[in-house]
Amino acid sequence: MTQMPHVLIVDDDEDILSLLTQFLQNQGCQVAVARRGEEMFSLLDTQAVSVVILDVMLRRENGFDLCRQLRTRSSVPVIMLTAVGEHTDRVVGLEIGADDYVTKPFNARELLARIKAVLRRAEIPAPPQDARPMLSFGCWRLDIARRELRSDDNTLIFLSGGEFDLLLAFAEHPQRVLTRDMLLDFTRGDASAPFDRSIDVQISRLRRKLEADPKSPDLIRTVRNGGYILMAQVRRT
Amino acid sequence: MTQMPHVLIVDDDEDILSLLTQFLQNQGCQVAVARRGEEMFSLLDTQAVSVVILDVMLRRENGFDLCRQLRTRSSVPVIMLTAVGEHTDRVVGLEIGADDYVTKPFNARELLARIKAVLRRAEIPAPPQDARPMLSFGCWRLDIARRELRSDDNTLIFLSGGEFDLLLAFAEHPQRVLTRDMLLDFTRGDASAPFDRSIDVQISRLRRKLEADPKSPDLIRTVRNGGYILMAQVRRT
DNA sequence: TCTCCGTATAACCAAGTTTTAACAGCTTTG
DNA sequence: CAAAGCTGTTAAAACTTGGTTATACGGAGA
Repeated sequence: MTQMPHVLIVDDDEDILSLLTQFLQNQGCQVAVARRGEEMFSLLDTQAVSVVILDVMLRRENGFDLCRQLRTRSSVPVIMLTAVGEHTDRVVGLEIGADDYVTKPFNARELLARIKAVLRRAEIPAPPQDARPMLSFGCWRLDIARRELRSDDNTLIFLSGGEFDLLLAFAEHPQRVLTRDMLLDFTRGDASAPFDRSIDVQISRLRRKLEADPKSPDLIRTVRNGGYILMAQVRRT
Repeated sequence: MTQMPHVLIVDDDEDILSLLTQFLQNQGCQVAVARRGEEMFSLLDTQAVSVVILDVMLRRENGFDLCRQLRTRSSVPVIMLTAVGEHTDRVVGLEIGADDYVTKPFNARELLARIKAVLRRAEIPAPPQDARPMLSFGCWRLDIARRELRSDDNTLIFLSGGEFDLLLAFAEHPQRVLTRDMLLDFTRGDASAPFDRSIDVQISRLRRKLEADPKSPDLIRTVRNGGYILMAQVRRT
């Protein structure tokens, strides 16, 4: 969840409302509340809601009916709140088009997990993380298709085209000394022949971006009179 | 559910296997079983599976790990079977990418309802008659039917036709680099071939309207020598 | 320790790419 | 038909990139 999810809670029990609101806000959600179905619908029309939490037992309305109505006009994910023991109701809830349900009394953390799960489902699948060829080494992951470098915590490290090519050359020939000539070959298949030292500069620029301490490089070591070598093991994924 | 759903049960408890197989077949499902993760993966590779039912406690493997592995290569819906009382496990299950879980001992009818619910979600959300298909990303909502863009606080942002089309192309292919060519294809299915740079201009016009700071765009980033990419996650609503 | 020589890096610059203002041709609208 | 608005084209400006240069740095061997 990169952005703030917007949760709409529909309940007429003030205790639950304030408890949930507080909790979800602390968890970084934007929260709206509705005490009746009507209010729910008007909020849905005017706000971007990413998930609805709907109590089955409202004093004057029936959560199932609301859910069914909602389904005729929107496909926003719905999580139902049900009381314990209403076993058949559970089933009905899911058959009616709810996306999930949580039984009261519920554990707030569990509810959060459900919300996350439901939101994840609603996301448009970013290109399948699947069969994307990746090279991992140290705490880095090189996504070849996307030409992206990400660190362990998934932050994107910005690399220019040439920097990426150079790093890729290393990742494809790990733990081998690569001469400047070889590196030029790898990064510029064609015969254009820039002055050697340009590699040094690119190396320096790379190190600045991925070495913990660029002054004493750990990942890409210099081999005097030889070239450079990527120290880490590389895994294909 | 128009055709027979194809359920893959992964468990090493013969009782559960035969019970479930029988029940689900009676209910009109096609059923396959796997007794180990390996078998599961090979079945997934060779058969069209619409939902996987995965036991958390296999004798020699860990269902959570299997689920996680599965998620790295497929988005087939997964329902986990967990024993009662493993509360934290529940939460972990959902966070791991499972779509739902059922606690043992479970009621076969309930499981069927879960399967149905999960399958319904997985269907390409054929927009119900009156539903307004929306794509939300960042603090924006794109109303496809009305061709409107609204911000979180519900203000309408006026977009011209071309601007809307371009933004829609991004919203439908989030987090992917789209070349100018692709963007031309998406926005003008037909073969008219305006000069590339026209995309740049449209991008610039879009950014002026939706980037907080158009000078350092956050939402639609430039990929030098590549094209453009929508950074935000997109949800259908 | 000192020198030599290879390497590191900052700074600069040229080439190439992207951004954007301005404009012109079209289409739409009243 | 005029006015308004949309969109592609153009061109100038801004920005990026990556090679070159110059200088600093540092290790090996004398």
